[in-house]
Amino acid sequence: MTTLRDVAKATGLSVTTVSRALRGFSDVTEPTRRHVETVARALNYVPNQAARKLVAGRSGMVGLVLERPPQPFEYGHFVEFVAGLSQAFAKRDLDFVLHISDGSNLLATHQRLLGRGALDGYVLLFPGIDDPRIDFLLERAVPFVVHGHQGGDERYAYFDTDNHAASVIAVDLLAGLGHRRIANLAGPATWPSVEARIQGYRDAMAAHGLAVEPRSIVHGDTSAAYGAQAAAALLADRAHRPSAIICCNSLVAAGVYEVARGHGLSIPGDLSVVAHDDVLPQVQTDLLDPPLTVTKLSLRDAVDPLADLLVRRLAGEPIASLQVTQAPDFIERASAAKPWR
Amino acid sequence: MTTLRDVAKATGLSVTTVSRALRGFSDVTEPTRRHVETVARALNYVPNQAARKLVAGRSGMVGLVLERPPQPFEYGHFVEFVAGLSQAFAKRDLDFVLHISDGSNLLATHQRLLGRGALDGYVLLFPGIDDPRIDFLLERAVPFVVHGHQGGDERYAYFDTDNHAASVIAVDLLAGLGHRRIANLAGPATWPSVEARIQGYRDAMAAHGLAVEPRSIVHGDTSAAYGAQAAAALLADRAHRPSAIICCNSLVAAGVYEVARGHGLSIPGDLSVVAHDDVLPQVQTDLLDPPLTVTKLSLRDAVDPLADLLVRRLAGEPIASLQVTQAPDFIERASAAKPWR
DNA sequence: CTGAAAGCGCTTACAG
DNA sequence: CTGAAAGCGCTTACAG
Repeated sequence: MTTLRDVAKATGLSVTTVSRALRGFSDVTEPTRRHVETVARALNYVPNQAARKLVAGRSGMVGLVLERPPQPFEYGHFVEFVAGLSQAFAKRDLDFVLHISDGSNLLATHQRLLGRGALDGYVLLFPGIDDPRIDFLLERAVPFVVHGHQGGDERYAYFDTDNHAASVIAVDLLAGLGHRRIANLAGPATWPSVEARIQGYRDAMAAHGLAVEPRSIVHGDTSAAYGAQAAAALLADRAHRPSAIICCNSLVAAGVYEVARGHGLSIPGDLSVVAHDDVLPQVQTDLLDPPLTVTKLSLRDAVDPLADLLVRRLAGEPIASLQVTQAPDFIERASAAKPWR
Repeated sequence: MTTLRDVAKATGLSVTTVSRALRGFSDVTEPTRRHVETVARALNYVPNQAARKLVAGRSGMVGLVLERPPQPFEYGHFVEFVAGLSQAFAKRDLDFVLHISDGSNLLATHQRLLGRGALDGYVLLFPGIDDPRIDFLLERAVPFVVHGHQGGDERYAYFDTDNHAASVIAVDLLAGLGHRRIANLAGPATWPSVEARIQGYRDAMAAHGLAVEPRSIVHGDTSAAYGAQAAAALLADRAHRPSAIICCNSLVAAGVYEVARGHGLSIPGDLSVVAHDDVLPQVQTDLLDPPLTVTKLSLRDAVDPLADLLVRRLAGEPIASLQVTQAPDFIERASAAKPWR
């Protein structure tokens, strides 16, 4: 391995000067700089990260810590996110460390990774409400950026989708079509995104003068099974049967489709369905019959902004300038229509 | 951040002794060791990787470099592999760096990553025939382990499936059922695994006294489209129509299924199909009708051996003891039967 | 504009 | 059984 000393020897300059020439400091003569650069290249010199890290406190590596391996239905999202981040950081000359925990002790994992001083910063995914990881990282003053964020918490850099707006879009569409009983299969109550969406749902319903009955909001996980179960319960109660259902993702919607079919209900004739987030691969979403109307948060689109935000955070930019909220996409397909009556 | 010096001060011992106590060297008194350990823990001491790396030449990080982002049909494999490796290495106290190139200059990427001295070793995936990366890594004496390997090349550590045996299993089954014309949609000609499988196919065909016509071996990529195209060509030629087709993976088999259906051929009545590698997610393989008979190389099962081999390589074990070939699984389902006539 | 020197946190011969 | 010292490869005040 070529070291700075080798380059110094080869150029007849000191290590100090070589280092500064290579880093492009202005106090080095232009011809000197060029000469050093040529020699360094010829010698195949690459700065040793460990040494640089030791003295400068930067390793050039950033990490993503996941609590557990992805489930099959999340594969698409996982790949887009992980592959996207790896490429986005590589483009910015940072190496990407992926750490998938077995879920046993997430904080200890972070602590070990951090203490080691190996990583310069983190991307956080799926923050929970009052997520302890966030407090931990803030406490240690470790740079990080969060995908998503908790409403009102402006202590960190984040890239988020406007979940409130996503719900408003869905309700506006359905209410505009004439639906009055609009149920909401909202997903996990512990997710800040779900919290924000429910608020948006309530606000939009109120704006249309529609009541939100307690039974209309059903929490659960993000699976098709949950969608099916919740739909079965909602549709069984004929007196209060909703004419439209908003689902927290397309997988949940698939569950709703199945149960609706089982009840002999046609979509969108008897029941309108709108979902957030395409968690199903494109192919499978297209297979849903009729094609599903969705508000969409594209993970792929989040990858570059996240890398960008983290890089800027590492460069010392103030947090207030590193908080981005993106409007959701809206893809109208064929699963929502006017109610029969 | 707590350093060795802090622990030394707190214990009243020297940095040297603390270091050796923590590393469990035998020349430190047991009570001393225990005391040091207690204090270190209390102080939340974690060794600084950069410093350790600088002096010891080890970073505690290993990497996987992929040439390009995965295609949707590979998502399942990608996730199992990447998540599996991350966990397998974490278990062995190594951090896992994932680098996904944009395919522009793979060797340069390796070179940069290596020169930086950031990674201790590599996992190589999908080696090509006479893969330049392998020569590059061998030249630099960088530890690495390959998933798969080129027959006859015993210069490196690898974990491989017995591809020759996989073909023999498939041919034995089909020939045993009475098939005489067995085609082989072998996949990419540039893959060592394909090379080995074709050899196995030829050997097994010969053993059963069956001729291998040139048209019987069709190369291509690994997609359903290739399966469909190749099957269409094979089935169109009625005079030489094969009664059985071996596919390089389940996706290719899906293409064959589709074309067979189009030709009004029933599987396995009119055409038997056997595939290697389940590249489709379980769910989708099960959806194939009839269920597909496969020889299977489980990526998930490769992850732990690969991590293990790399760790042992890093520890200096000789290469000859780090070459593992695993017998393929064989899952007989319902896509192969006696030919009609 | 250039160089000598200190130091980042650790490990490892080498003395005692 | 324990400690003083050198050194891994770099960066960065500090002098000239």
